[in-house]
Amino acid sequence: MGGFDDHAAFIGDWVPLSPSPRAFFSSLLGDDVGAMPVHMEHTYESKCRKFVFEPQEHAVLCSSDEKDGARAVEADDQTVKLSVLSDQKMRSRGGLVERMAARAGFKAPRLNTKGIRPAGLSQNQVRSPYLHIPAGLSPSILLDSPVLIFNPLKREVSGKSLPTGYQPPRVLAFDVNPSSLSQQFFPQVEVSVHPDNSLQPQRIEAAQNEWIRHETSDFPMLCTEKDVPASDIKPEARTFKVVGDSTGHSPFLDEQQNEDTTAEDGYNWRKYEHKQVKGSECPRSYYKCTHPNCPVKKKIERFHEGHVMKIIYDGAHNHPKPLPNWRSALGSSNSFGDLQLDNVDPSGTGVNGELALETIQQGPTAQGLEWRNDDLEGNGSATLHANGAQSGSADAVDISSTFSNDEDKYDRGTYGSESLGYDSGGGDESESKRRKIEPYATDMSGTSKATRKPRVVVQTTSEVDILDDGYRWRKYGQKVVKGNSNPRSYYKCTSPGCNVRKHIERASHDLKLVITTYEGKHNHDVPPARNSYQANSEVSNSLSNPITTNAQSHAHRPEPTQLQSTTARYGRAPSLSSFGPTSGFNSFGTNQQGLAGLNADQHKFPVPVHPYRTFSTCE
DNA sequence: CGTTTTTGACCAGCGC
DNA sequence: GCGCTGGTCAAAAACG
Repeated sequence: MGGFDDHAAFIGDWVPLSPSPRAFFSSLLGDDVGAMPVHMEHTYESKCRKFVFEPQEHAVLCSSDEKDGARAVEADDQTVKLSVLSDQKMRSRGGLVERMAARAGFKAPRLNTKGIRPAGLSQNQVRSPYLHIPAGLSPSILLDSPVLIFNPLKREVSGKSLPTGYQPPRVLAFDVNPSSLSQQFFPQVEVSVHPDNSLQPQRIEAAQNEWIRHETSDFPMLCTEKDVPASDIKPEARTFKVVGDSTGHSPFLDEQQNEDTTAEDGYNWRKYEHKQVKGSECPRSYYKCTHPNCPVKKKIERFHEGHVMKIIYDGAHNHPKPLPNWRSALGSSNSFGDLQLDNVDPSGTGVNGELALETIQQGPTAQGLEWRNDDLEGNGSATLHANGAQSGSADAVDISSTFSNDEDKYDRGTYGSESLGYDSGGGDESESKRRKIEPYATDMSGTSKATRKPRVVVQTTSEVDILDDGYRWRKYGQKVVKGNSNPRSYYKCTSPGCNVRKHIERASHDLKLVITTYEGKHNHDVPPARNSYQANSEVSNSLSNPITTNAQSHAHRPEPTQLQSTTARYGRAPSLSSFGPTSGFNSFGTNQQGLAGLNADQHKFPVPVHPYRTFSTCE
């Protein structure tokens, strides 16, 4: 692929000296850097293809491939991937370990970082002070989006050291070469965890079940109301249950295995959503009746093997059943509409005892059933998709780098799961999504051509997700994206009129790796911290002099206890957005201005003199 | 009680 | 035409 993996820019120890992404990139790049002759130096195996994240402090900025140097590199088309790698000993209720344990269903071992020497203290470990900028690439593009950079040198907080084992984040900017990742380092691994009773797909065989017909509705209902007290049953959401033998096999339900359940009730359905809902082992599919103007929807929860666990109908059809051959498609006379409920064994027991199916109808008239295997709920069984051959691979992550304006490359790099080839190649999904935002992306960029929002991807290794960039964010969504069992959280900048968004997720291949993707450019300054006058003043200071405030930021920093208490303030997994507005400091000990990011007005700084910064040219 | 988060649901684009 | 998917909405819940 026309990747940019031939060049790497190593931002050595000077990185820690730059406390803010803004200052970082400003000092690093300036706006004229792109026009500067730049030097490329092949340091890591001559390529950026392989990075081994050793305890040493390495900062890597991988840029475009000189082979593509002739290609016009435009800021708006560039995808800049920054990876801030750090090991943090941040305690949080929403810490990684807890979530790993929760997700995997077992107690995950804590990461032992004792052996990881805190970086930023030894400048002897500077691998390379050189920044590699490919020909044709204007580093100023990096300023088009907010960037999180952390200051590993900020290890002292008001004279106190950060928690033992704290490792300052290392900065890495890269664009993943998916092929190398998938082939070499991130083979997909799927681990099924069955802590106690193995959660085996429950097959329900109607013939072995004793179906109980409930006469409270105009449609057949399979019911006991064991788990659904009558008081909870609303007319529009009646719940019924079938008790049966979990070891049995229901032709009716097994039919769901073919993934074609949409016509079993005689209607035509269009699947418009598929997601994993909380509290259910089974993914839920959403269907709409394809009949024009028919409002009926239904939800089907299936085991991964395809067995239906629950079906929920919502609404009433305003049309007759469209096709007569739906029965044949089903292969039996059963349908949700006129299912014959015979031979129910109310005392049916299975591996896990009673298997119950529940039927729920939502809406004025019920034409469907909801099935639920109650026994499976809370079973504790979990499936962990561990996309990575090695767990805890942060110390030996081998990543190739590219720098591209190719969306596809971006996505592959950003959405590691896809990029790493974990999944069936669903292709570049996010590209289509991004097209949607092009209109306002264009607006933001101020360019005439249709361009998408500039994106910056920041990666950190951390047990917590907290990366304060100084801006205030409101979480507006969370969802599990393909290939990554870790949910992605979506945030918007809360500043009025600011359309900057970001999303945060943990890498599937390394649960310590937090991936933050920024979209857009702030049209405002960093908001003052609500509860930090210091941060407030620092922000103003930083705006006037980003360089001198570096020193200030060292002087004004929360103590570890402050950081922890701030973390603890959030009773759940803290988010990136959580710290900025509240504490005025990020979890890494940098102040707000330090992570204020890049806004629209502050990406043109004179290139500051930095003792460690040099540019060299790659051949 | 205002703000933020959670989370189920919906939307829209693309590929098959 | 439909399924898949990332992104988004919005009501409810949680939080301070």
